Amino acid sequence: MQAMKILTPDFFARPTAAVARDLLGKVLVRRGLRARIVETEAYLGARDRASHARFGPRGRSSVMFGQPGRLYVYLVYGMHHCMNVVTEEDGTAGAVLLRAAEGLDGAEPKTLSGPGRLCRGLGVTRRENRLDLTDAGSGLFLADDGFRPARVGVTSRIGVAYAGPWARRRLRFYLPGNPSVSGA
DNA sequence: GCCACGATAGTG
DNA sequence: ACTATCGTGGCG
Repeated sequence: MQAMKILTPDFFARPTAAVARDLLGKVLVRRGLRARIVETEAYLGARDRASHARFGPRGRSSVMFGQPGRLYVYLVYGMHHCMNVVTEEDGTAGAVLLRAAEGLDGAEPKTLSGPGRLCRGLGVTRRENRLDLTDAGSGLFLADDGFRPARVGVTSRIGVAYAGPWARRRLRFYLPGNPSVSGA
């Protein structure tokens, strides 16, 4: 294991699917807690019928159209939070949903499986919406510790059956065999 | 205003 | 498979 290098804006200012794939194995750092990302999903711009950005640069998803490397947090089903990382250049919509991670601080890896449980485990709520993940002083940032996935699994996204043809797009990325990857 | 519906998770 | 629970977006 080598030194942690914080991810900079240029990492996020790229096509969303590439960022989603490259976030696998990166480390979320939250108040000294560390968790390795094992599952992500890419949500594209206005034409992606599964993306909140389909409503345009208004309302809760306006952050998706802004600066790369910001956090987008929203509430689903009235009770669970979901955290996303904003991608693409400022002015272009895109975000990566973080769906699962494993905590690295205990003797055993702590499972944070599913977007709701990941947010719960890290204490992330809408208070953290729009937080700058590229600022180490933010209380939440992303780092590269040198980990490189041997393999990456790709499937369609979870829970977007309503999105017509976009439901079938292969925009979910995960580390095959990792026990913290969410089943459903 | 009002209403339908989730980028989920826990229980039966 | 059922449902808790509430913010958002669509519509009028």
